[in-house]
Amino acid sequence: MAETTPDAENDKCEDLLDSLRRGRPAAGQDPVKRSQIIDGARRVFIDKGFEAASMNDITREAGVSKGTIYVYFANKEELFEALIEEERGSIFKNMYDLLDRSDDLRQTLVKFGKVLSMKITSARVIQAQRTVIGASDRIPDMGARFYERGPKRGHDRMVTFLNAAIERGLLRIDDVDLAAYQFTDLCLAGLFRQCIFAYRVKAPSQEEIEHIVRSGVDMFLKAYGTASLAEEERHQMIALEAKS
Amino acid sequence: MAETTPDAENDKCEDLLDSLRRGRPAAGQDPVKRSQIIDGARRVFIDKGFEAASMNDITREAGVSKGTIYVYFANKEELFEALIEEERGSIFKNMYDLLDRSDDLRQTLVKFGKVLSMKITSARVIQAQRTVIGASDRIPDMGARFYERGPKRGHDRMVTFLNAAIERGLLRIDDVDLAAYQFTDLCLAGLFRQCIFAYRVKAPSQEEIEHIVRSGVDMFLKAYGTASLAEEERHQMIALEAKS
Amino acid sequence: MAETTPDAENDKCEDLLDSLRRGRPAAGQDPVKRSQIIDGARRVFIDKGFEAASMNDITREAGVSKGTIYVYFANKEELFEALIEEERGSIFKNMYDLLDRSDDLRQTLVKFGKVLSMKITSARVIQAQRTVIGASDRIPDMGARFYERGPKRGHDRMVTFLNAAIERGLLRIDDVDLAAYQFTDLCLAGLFRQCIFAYRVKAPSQEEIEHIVRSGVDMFLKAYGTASLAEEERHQMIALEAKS
Amino acid sequence: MAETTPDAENDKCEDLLDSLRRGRPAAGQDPVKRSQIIDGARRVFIDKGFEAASMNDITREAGVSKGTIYVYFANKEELFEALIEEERGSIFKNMYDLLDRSDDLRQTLVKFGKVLSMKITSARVIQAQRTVIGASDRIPDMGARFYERGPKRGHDRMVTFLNAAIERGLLRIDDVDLAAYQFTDLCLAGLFRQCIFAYRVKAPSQEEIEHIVRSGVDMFLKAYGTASLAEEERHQMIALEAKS
DNA sequence: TATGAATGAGTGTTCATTCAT
DNA sequence: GATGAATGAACACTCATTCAT
Repeated sequence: MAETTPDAENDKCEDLLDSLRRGRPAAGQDPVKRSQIIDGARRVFIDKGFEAASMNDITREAGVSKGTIYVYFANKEELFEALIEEERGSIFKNMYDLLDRSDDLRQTLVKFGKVLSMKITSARVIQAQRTVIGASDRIPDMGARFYERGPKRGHDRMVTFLNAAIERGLLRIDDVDLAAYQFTDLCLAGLFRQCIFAYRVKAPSQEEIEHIVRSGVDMFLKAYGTASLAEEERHQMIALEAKS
Repeated sequence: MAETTPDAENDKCEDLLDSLRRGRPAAGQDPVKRSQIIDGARRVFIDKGFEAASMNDITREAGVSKGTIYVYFANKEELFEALIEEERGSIFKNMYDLLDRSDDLRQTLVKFGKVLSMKITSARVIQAQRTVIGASDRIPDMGARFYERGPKRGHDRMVTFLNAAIERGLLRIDDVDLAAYQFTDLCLAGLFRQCIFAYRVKAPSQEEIEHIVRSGVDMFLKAYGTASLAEEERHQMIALEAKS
Repeated sequence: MAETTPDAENDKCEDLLDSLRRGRPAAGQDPVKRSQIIDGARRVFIDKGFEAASMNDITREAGVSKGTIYVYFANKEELFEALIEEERGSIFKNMYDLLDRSDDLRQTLVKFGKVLSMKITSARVIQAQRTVIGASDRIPDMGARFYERGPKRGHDRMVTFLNAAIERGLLRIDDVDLAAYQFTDLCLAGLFRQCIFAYRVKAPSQEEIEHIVRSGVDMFLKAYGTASLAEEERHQMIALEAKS
Repeated sequence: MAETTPDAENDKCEDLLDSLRRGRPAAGQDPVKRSQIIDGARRVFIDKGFEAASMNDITREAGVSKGTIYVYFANKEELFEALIEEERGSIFKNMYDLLDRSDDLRQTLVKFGKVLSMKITSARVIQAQRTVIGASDRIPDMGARFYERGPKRGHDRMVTFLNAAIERGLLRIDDVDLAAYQFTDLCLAGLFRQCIFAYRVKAPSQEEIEHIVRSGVDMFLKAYGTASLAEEERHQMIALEAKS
């Protein structure tokens, strides 16, 4: 199988699996058309929210006929969920790679925290989250599925990362799971609820995020950092001063 | 009778006189009927979300006629906001009084954090927040208004509390505003998003909340507590040990 | 019976007759309240038309309760018709007295034509006529009744007047009935349809009406005037010239 | 193919191609369905008036679904206006051609006056006018638009015709505009208001119209005819007598 | 008798979904 | 397989009328 883009491959596979899983007729197999539909749907759903988006809008935006959409997706909800699935993939993909490099701990946490905070509070992602949350009541498990495949995965990566740091003797943490949540929520301190409730109408600035994340990392390391982390950081500081 | 604004007083008096005169409350003034409507609306809105809830559903659930609802509330939105207002009132009323007592700092933070966390993650409040978030796309400002009258006020109370503790020399904080957000989000670490996305289907247990809050308070005080706080806590500990 | 104002007397009589005719219960007998209702109804119906006027509007405008209106009038339509009845009376009352004076013929026709044309094209009367016409389909005979008691009566007076002029040898007319219609319609030439279709949004000016009426009277007398009329007019002219 | 506006041409072409390609007319383009809707609408609007007619009634009467009506017409008003437009087209089309032949003046006026009077007082046209008048209050300009495209155009044609007759030396008229109105209203003398108020429940007979029109034309020509018209008519009379 | 709160059928319009072409 | 015209249930909201007080 020739590797093109991982995304496209993924899609094709999922499509096939899907059609097997659901026993759908041979129709609705063209991944190009599927993408076309999802792209149109994205523009409309993000722009208007789930309820206000009309299938006609999507039809127009996607440039395919009403009937065709219903060949690929059983109904509006299924289309929406498919879109969310894709969306998440395209946004958070690769974000966690930052955690794989075994750089300086504080640096890594700050870098990662900034990216995380920026992505989660970006207008687009907030919109999508709002829509998912709003639709959660109507479509059981949609929210749960979203959380599982999104925030949950990120959390797991963070747990792994923290465990590695513990191994390296840099951190000492009783409840690593909790610590991972604390880290994430410190990076978003105040922001998430402000954004999700539309109290903030635009995404926080780079500077604001940097300020919050640095403060959060300070707090986090003051709480969980070991003596050897402090030692290491002291050395780095000295080295840095020597350079300048 | 404490004079507030003359208008409000006047209105109240006229209403009362009216209802006495006629033995029937004025249109849109009967608190029993109002409650009846809001109760029906609560069940429907919470169950289906703002958009999917129909006024007919509410009519049926509340056991009043369509027309009557429109006597009490100008439209669907106003009914929804009234419901939310009531909800918030009935849930968060008095919660912040915990911050007024100048008790032992750590104790206070833990107590308050536990109540806060418990309330915000209670099934009912989560449901209401989901509905507000979902409605935010279509009704700009509804979410913002919700945030302002709810989370924002709580945040302000927390800022005041922290400033008092700083005054007392127990805390040293650069950015009090940020610290308040950090405190709240540490108390909810991991919980809020899990609940709001329905990944958790039931509210966290007392024990879990206690664990999270204690951990958060530890972290918070490790970061912002002064030497005199430590001193004070050491004395308490000794006193406590002596007792036992 | 003490003569107060002819209008009030009329009303009282009609009310009594009404209640006898319809066998209504003793309720709804107070002519003051009846007038109050009709006055409110007038403002609302004239302002909004039959369908758009709401009984609530009328309630508010009349300053009586909903129930009271329904004591005096069986329903919206009956109220409307009662209003129209009154309206016509108050507007056209006395207008035809102009025809009773045996003045100079041309003068009389011009004077009468001007008043007629002005009244019929006045905003108020046009509104009322529009409403009657619009309601005619829904309320059988309303239009006919309106025509009979309004335009028809005026027409009859005009026929009488023309016959008198014929008697005096001033006119020679084959079909007096037709001539009366011709006179009226010449006085309104072009105006009635323009007004009733709201092509003209405001009533024609005094000057315009004068121009139209004079032209119509000229035509009318050229067609139906006798030699002796011409003679008479010649004398008048001479007399007039002599004076100046 | 005569190029009018490129856009209009384009649209027309695309529509045609579309319907050929698919063997089905484009949305809102099927003239059969359009007629079906308008026919249903005609029955309902004429029967109940604009306000009282409900889209549900029309749906039922037309035998199409609610949605389909809204594909063909944006809203109730637009449907109503389309109906009126059609109505006018089908009734008054070609009527004014009578004025294009330069026949004997009196004959032409009589012929035209008869047709005009007959059409305007026909049950169908009266009904339509009643509906428009009734709707005028709520929908400003609807009546005006009706007047402009109907009576106003007819009036303009009459003005042109009279000017031609003046040119030919047959008439002498100071105010041609007024004269045109006078002619029309003489042809309808008494009829229009009787019909529009439903005092007359059926259209006037041929004979009655003939009588009224002849009388009106007599009057009109007595007022505006020149000596040369009289001369011409005398010659015709002699010629006619000679023949018999 | 007079009141006005309550009623609920009715309004014009939208839109997810179907199915003949 | 793809299309998009047609569908009709559903929507938020109004208002003539009733009837308990």
